[in-house]
Amino acid sequence: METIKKRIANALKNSLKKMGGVAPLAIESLLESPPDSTLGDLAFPCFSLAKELRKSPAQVADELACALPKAADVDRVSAAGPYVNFFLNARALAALANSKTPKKKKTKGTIVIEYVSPNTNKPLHLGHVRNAVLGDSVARILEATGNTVVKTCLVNDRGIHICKSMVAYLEEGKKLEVRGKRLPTPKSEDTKGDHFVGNHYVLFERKLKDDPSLMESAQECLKRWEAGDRRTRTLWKKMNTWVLAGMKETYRRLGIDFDKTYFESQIYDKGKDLILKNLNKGVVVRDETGAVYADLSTWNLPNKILLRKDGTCLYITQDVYLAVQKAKDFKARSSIYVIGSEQDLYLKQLFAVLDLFKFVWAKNLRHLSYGMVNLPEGKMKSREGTVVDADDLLDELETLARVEIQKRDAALSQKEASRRAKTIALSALKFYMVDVSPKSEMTFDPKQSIAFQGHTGPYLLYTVARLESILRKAKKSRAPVRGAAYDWLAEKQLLLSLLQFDDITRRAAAELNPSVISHYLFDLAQKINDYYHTTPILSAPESIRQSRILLIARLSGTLKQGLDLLGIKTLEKM
RNA sequence: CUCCCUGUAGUUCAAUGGAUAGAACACCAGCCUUCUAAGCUGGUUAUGAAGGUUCGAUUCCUUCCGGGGAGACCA
Repeated sequence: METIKKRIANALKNSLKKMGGVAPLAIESLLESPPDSTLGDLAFPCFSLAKELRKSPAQVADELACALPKAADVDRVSAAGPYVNFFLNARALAALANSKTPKKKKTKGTIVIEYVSPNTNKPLHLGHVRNAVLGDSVARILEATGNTVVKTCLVNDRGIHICKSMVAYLEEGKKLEVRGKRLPTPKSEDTKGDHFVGNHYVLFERKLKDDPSLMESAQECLKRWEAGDRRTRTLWKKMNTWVLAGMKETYRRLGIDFDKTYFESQIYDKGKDLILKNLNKGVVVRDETGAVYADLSTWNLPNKILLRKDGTCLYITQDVYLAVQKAKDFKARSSIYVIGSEQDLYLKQLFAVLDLFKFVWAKNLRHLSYGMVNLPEGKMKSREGTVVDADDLLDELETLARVEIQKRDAALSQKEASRRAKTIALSALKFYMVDVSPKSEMTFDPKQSIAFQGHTGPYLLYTVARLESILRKAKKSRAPVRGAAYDWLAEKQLLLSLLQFDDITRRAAAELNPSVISHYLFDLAQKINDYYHTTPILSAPESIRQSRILLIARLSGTLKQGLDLLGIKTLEKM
C-alpha cells in the first residue's frame, strides 16, 4: 500500500510542477480514503492548491486528473469536485497483499508500561478490568511495532486501606476467641483470598458508622506496621498473601500477566534520599512548616509537596524513586503509566518533578489516561455495594456463553463447551472494554456488554470460525491451482482493507489507543461477512477458486493477528 | 473560586478541519435444498445553545447551559 501511495504522490508532484505549482510537503499523507468506494479507492484533495494556482479546487482537480500519466497499478483517475480520485488495479493490490511482509525487528528500544496497580484490601473490580485490558493491549501493540516492552505492576500493599481489613479481622477474632473458636481463613470459609480480605474491608466500613473509634484502631495499626511490630507484620503478610493469590487467579482468567511486580511496602520510603539530595542542591525547597515541596510554576502547575513536615514520605516520593529504578532496571527510553483520568494532574506533577530533577528520559514519560467505568444507574460505589466484581462478571459471562453454545450444539463435550465459553466470554468483555477510546468515560451496561451479537467480540470470533471452516474444507478437496483474477468490487475492498492493517497498527501505537484496531477489525469483519454471503468460495469456478481461498486465508490471518493485539484469542470452531 | 475532561439517533459508541455525520443494540419486514443464521438484506431516528475563524466546523476559538473529575502534606 505504501508503495502505491508513494508512487501516486510522486506522480502528483511531477504533474503539479508542470502545472506551475509547488507540491505540498507531505503530499503522501494528504492521500485519503473516499467516503464511498464508488468514488474511488484513494483521494487527493485539492483545496490547499487552489490559492496558489489561483484556480478553484474543482478546476485544479480536473486539470490534475488529465495531466497524470497512466500507471499499471491505477485503473482510472477521475476528478470529482475538488478531489482527484484514484481507482486502483485489483490485480496489483492482490499481488501486494500476497507478498510477504518482513517480520518486524525489535529495534526501537525498551518501553516500560505500568498497569492495574491494585490495592491489596479488596478484589479486582470492573475499573481494574478496563485498566488491565487496556494496558495489556497497548503492550501487545507496542511490541508488534518494534518495541521491547516490559510489563510492570505496582502493588499498593501497605497503608491505611489494608489496616482497615486487618482491624476488622482482629475484631472478628476477639469475638470468636470468647466462644473458643479459631480464626477463619479463606480455606476454612471456602472463599477466594482477595474476596475474603475484601469482605473484612467492607465489614470495617460498615461498623465504622456505629463505632468511630475503629478509625483510631486502624491508624494505630498503621503505626505499629511502620514501627515494624512483629505481630502486625505477620498478620499483614498473611492477609496480603491471600489477596495476591486471589488476584493471580483473576489475572490468569483474564489472560493478563506482568514481567515485573513492584511492592509499595518495599519502596515506599526509598525516594527520600533523592528528594533530600535535590533539597541540598536547591532544586526543591523547604517551606516554613518544614515540608519539602517542588515549585512547578515553570510547568504551569501547582506546587507539589514531596516530603511531609515530619519528614515522612508521600506516594509521590516512592513514585519518583520507582521511575528512576525502572529507568535503571530496563534502560527504558520511555515509560507509560496506565492510570485513571482522575489522576491527570498528579501525573503531570510527577513528570514535572522528574524533569525538574533533570532526568533525560523524563520528557518521554506518558500517561495513558482513561475514563471511569460507570453503571447505567451511575457511579460504582463500594459503600453501596454497586461495584461490579471482576470474578463475578467473568462467571456470569461464561455461564451465558455456555447457554448460547448449548443452544447451537447440545452434543458438544463438557470440556470443549467450557473451553469455548471461556474464550467467547473473554472476547465479549475485552472487545467491549477496548472498543471505547480510552479517554472517554464508559457506561457498562451488563446487558450490552454480555451481548454476543452485533458490534461484539463474539461477532469477530464467529467470522474467524466461518473462514476457518472454509479453509478446512478446502484442504480436503484440493483443486488444481491456476492463476486467477480478483475482478470484483467486493474483493478489491477486502484487499484494500487488508493493506491498511500495518498503518492501523502504527496509528494505534502512536496514540496508545487499541480502539483504532477494534474499529478496523469490526469494519473488516462486516466486509468479510458481506463477501461470504454474496460470493461462493468452494463452489467457485476452478480458475478463481484457489485465489479466493488464498484471500480467505489472508483475511482469517489478519483478523487473528488484530484480535491478538487486543488480547483476544480465537476459536477454530464455534 | 480556578483548572482539566465531556455533551452526537430511544440506548451504547464512531467520525487526522473535508465529499451524503457512521455502526451496534432495540423496533418492524424479509433471507437457511447453497461454504457455520453468534450471520445477511431493507426500513425509522441525532451533532446541548448562540456567536466567531475558514472555501469548508461534530472537530478549532469565545460565551452560556448541562454532566464528570481534580486542585500542597490521601492517592
